[in-house]
Amino acid sequence: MTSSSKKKATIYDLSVLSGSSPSTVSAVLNGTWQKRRIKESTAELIRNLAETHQYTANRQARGLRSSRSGLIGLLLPIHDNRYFSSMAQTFEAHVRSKGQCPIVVSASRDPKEERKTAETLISYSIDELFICGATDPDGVHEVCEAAGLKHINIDLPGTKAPSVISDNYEGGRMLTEAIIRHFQATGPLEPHELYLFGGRNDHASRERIRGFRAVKNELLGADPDECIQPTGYAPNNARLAFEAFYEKHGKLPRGLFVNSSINFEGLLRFMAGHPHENFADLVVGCYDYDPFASFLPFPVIMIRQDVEGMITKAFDVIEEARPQPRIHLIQPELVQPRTALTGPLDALKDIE
Amino acid sequence: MTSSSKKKATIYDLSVLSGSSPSTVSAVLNGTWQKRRIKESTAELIRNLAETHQYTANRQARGLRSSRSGLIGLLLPIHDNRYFSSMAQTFEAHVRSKGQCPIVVSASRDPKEERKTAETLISYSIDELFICGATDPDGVHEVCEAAGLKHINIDLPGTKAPSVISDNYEGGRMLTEAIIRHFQATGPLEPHELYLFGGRNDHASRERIRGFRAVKNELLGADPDECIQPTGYAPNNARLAFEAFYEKHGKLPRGLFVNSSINFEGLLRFMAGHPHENFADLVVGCYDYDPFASFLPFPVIMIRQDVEGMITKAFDVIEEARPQPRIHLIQPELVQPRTALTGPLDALKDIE
DNA sequence: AGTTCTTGCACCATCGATTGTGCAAACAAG
DNA sequence: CTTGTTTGCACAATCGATGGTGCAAGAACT
Repeated sequence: MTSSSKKKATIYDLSVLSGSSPSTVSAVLNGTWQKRRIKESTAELIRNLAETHQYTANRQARGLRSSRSGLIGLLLPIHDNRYFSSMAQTFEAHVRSKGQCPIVVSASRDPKEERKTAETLISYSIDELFICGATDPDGVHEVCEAAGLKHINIDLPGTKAPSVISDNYEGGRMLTEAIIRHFQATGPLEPHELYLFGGRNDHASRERIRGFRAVKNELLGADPDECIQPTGYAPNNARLAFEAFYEKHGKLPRGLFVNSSINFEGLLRFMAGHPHENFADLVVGCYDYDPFASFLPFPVIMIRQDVEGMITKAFDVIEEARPQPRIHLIQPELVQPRTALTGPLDALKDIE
Repeated sequence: MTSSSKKKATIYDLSVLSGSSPSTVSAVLNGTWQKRRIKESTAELIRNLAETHQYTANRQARGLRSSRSGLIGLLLPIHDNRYFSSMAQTFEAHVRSKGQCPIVVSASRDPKEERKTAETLISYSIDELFICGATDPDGVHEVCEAAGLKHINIDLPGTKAPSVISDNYEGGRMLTEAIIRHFQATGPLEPHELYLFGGRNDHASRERIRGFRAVKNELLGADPDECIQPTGYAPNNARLAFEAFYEKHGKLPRGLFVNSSINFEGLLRFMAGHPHENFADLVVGCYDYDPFASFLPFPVIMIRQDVEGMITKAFDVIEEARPQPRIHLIQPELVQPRTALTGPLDALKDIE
């Protein structure tokens, strides 16, 4: 019934109502009115009209004219995982605090999909793009470069744009060492009793594996190749790998380095089909943190990547005038079993 | 060095190159060229030019003219939770398959933030809005209505727009009954030994509580008020409630109905500060599914809401010509302890 | 009173695509 | 050869906001 039942008000509507020109209205409502020497009283009038008519600028029009949209994009491999979802949560908070609009999209770890998604985002004139965990960061870089779009890699590095990533080598070392030390009470571990499952041939996995092997050599004196099982990230592939091992040896290795919480889900699927007791002496290290996983009935040592630190650093770097394509390492954190850490959610107020 | 080093190509650039008018180029590239009786050979020429110059339409311009953007929005309370992140994952897949662009944003369960976020999305001319778990769905409705934007509620219902939600009453009943039955082997449960923690005064919590109380009455013969502890959704508030109970009674109730996985994190935080053995006879029912939680050292019975079903239904309903503001109930699923279900991730291929 | 500033705003082109309309050239019909 | 018809496209307005430029009215100054 009110004016709200009509279509959205534009500066032209307000121009008619206020008796001033559209450009005056525009200037008043986007804050450049002082520069244009608009009278305070005129501004006041227009501001009131805008208020009562619930004016909000059409950002497509603004973006078209100014070739900036106010959108900042985050390209994720997937949503459904605590690591990436906390990335999204943290990213949003940062973008909001800059007064811009976050837009989070996933591309399923598919290089083609990654490029296509970047293209799409670019066609909406996003202002910056954060490329997180991309399978082919340099491919996405080409697309961004061609469009003159500022961008940065997170989690997995590229060679042509700056990257902010976890120190996966150090993290891999920490985690491996923690697993080994955990057995010092019960009984020393043999080299072939500590396996790594999951991950694929990406930078993060390679670095973690490098750390894993180095520490095994240092502490256990050997590092057999067969202890490395990069099964990819799909839970079911990881499950099959565990099944195969179990089939062959009648048990799991006592020590497991699981490359991500997604792979860990593969371990759960395996376990669901086997009696509980088979895993009495199991110790798992997982390169990711999930609060529930931390409380499982066997010791689970986890790595929490410093998402807040990475996002903060990424914003710093992307703001630089001429960001160099170098890699910034962020230290991850070792989390002992049965630890419930706070996360980005704790920053939110809980109403009522 | 190539044309890619310049700015993005427009229909005007292609118009010059091809010797035809911008409108012809536009028609060819957006598929309406048959209707405009453009010669096949002309179309072919333009298509090739577009290809070699990597033309992609500026969607802000297109959106401005056609007042449609190709964007479909999902408004979430938070990202960092398996329920909502699987919602995002599923939503994305659906939107992609319709050839549109998903845009997922969270609003922190804050009614003001919800409305502001909806406003922002509207200013980008999104085509549809899925409002998931909003604290004030009717407030968001007003905003959408004023802009003539199609919208639908998910997870928490509103009174003015169609809603697709879980059957929380039935889910609450199922979960409560499963908890009680779990004690039949060990020893029957007294009414005051089964508590509900978490949630607040929202529709979902109310329905679950209603189911909880009904089943307690039916099976245990009583339903004391003090067994209902709606602590809100913040993990720390839940933790404090558990601490308080423990302080007073020296133990936790044997049976716990936890209203969401976020509240469950509060229980973990509590447990981190207390010895393992205190929870030997504990049975937890959690209204949410998380694969890791399902394998905790005490029996955890979970409810998995049918996210795929809800999203599918929501798309059906929003596509209707005149969607009615009624509520569509989707049945959730009871998940026994130590169960690793597949999720939206399993639909993705794992390259390498 | 005449000149020069300053104030306060209006005008208009522009961003890139869409779409209703108009109109030549080619062709067919009479 | 004249009068329709069809084919194939060009023209121009439009979406809503932005920002450079220009200009009248009033103030300040000589």
